[in-house]
Amino acid sequence: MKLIKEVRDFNLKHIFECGQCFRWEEEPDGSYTGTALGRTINLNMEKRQDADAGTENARLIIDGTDENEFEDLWRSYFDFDRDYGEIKRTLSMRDSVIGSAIAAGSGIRLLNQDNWETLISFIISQNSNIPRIKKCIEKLSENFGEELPTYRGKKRYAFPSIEALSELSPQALSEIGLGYRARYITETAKTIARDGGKMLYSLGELPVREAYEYLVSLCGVGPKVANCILLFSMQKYESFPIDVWVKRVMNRLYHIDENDSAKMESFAVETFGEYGGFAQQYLFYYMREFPKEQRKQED
DNA sequence: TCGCAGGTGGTCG
DNA sequence: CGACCACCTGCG
Repeated sequence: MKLIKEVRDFNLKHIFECGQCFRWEEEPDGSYTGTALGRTINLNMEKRQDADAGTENARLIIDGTDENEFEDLWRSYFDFDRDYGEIKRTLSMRDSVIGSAIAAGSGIRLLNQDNWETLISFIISQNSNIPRIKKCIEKLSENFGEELPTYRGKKRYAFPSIEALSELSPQALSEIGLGYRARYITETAKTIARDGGKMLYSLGELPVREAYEYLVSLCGVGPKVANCILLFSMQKYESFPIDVWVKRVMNRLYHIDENDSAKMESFAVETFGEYGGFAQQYLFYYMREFPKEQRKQED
């Protein structure tokens, strides 16, 4: 079953390759297929968008769902109802330098992902690289996740449940290639499983500072991973995850010392405020996507 | 070959 | 409390 939705500020490549998610893959036709929330769907744009069509209205084709499911799950997951034009205008007014980053990733949207999957995925992401992170998460799902209906000729697997991972030994996880993160995952899974995930799934209702303090108390979760979880699954949009790419781009655009994370954090709070997380996504994508020589000089 | 890749925990001073 | 540093593993 296919749905068609009018969208604006919505670009598949920008959304799925700005570093927030790991289970969406580009198909040969430029569409993206992914498994999230226990379902597999495919997204495609009705007409191929040219480079800066992100701000124009366009038609999105969603395959593998229906209206009810769209309302229940995907409307929120893809952040359909937020006005990204307003966000981009506000950020551009607050800062004169971010404009080129916004132009580069004009169709980015912040997905509302599952708390548990986001927690474990970003523990896995630490000190690793995107291809390896994706492989690890797929193997984890194939081995310990529920089997889902075949889609486009491929078996699909849900992300493993809290219970499933909490019962595993670190050795079982090491075999997947998680390395030293295996222990972090089993430890954290046990902690989260103690109340069946109630605490984790109610964190979003707490003030961001309290949710943050809880997250960094988990094994394998530090400031960067905690901010990713808050931003990508708990709608705490003031969160500003600082990773190596953000350090590079902040150094390049704002001339802040690359190892002065504290200064980057305060700069983000003062400059981007409640939209810090959106700014982070535009900046991250800009730095990732464009080789140095193609990037506009900003001095 | 060896350093690096979307950091964190542990250990010093 | 801030500055190191080891750490699994795959890849160029």
